[in-house]
Amino acid sequence: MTESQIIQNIRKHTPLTEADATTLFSFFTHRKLRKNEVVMAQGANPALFVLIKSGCLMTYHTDTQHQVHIIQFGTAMWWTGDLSGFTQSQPSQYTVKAMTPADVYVTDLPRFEKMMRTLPALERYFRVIFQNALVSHQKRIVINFAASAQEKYRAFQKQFPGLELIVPQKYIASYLGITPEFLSTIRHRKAKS
Amino acid sequence: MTESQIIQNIRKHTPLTEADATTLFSFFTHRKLRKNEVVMAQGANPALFVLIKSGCLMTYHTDTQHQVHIIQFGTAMWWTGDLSGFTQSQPSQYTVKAMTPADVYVTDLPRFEKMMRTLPALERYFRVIFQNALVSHQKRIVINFAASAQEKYRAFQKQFPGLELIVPQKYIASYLGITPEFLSTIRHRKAKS
DNA sequence: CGTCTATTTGAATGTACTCAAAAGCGGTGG
DNA sequence: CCACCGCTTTTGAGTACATTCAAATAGACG
Repeated sequence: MTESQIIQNIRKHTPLTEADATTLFSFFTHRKLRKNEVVMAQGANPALFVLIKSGCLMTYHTDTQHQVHIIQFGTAMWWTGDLSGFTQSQPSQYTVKAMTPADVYVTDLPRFEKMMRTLPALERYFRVIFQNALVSHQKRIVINFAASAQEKYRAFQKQFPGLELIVPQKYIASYLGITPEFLSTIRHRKAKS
Repeated sequence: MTESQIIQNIRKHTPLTEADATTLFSFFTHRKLRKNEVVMAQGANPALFVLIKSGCLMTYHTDTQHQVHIIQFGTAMWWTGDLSGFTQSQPSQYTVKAMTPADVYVTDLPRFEKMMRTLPALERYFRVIFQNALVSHQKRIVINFAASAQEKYRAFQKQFPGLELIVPQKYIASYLGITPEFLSTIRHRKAKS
């Protein structure tokens, strides 16, 4: 994804002049990531906000018992990070790591706020982005209640086609909230039916 | 909560003139609800967006097997409804019902969009509202993975103190994603320890 | 080729569910 | 004020889905 494609995406939701478009990237740091490289580690202060230009990243939390919980997978044009820590200028609760080689844009709260004051048209863009994210999170909550592990796995395959080939299964298991062992038996069952 | 208190709340996030403040309410319909009265039924077309002025409401989805899943409880100054249906002008997937006598403000997408064009300062307000909602939904997803039913129940009590006294336990069970029977046994265990 | 990590497989266990029935509670009418 | 009705909550027995632990196998990468 190129910078101009990113701008096109933003323009779907809010108007942006050519000047705005170039200004926008000045509020971000561009980083190239190797596979398994970490953009932001848990505990990093302050928490960052990340726009994925290309590649596949995952965001996860490690709890006090060293268990990993995958919050989300993200690909091009997704925003990720620890929104809670970011907005409150607190350390990140989550780690963001590249699953494949990736390009990202990174910012912190002072720069983000300056961007919002400079380009108020972005308020609308982020309003819509967060609104859509909220909808998908609500759906994820409902499906986690209603569905069996088997159904959750199928829903995952449908939502992220091809991601299985990139991401180790133990992480998919974590995203679905089940153990890797049980995901393995489910997949075996699936092959039979 | 009075209209002027609502405006004060919105002003915490974005500036609003006196004129704006009076205009704002013209985009909503005010409704008084009795206990158990439904603001918006599942299937209602189009889906509505609801601001709670006072009282306690719940939003839930009924699946094809007549199972009820509580999406959220809300009190004064909370926004609720079916955001997905609302933004896509589709029928509501959720029902919104008053648990106590309540006052609400209701709007539909055409009026909401007109409001956003008339009062663009609200883009920022909703950006922040959705951002905060997103954070709490993320936390709910993580806790549902990590925690046992017992821990989820404790977290619920902490997040909504006193709500247990208002809401029948079977709905709390549904919100937590467990059966009412199991919630009952958990509460019994809790009394012992 | 060897090492390290991921996946598979299986047995034993546990958490939470289903079904059923009894007890509690709140409202309503006699 | 009491008695009844419907709904909610409790209790218990049996069951199922998913977990834990352990060990074997397969894959990835230097």
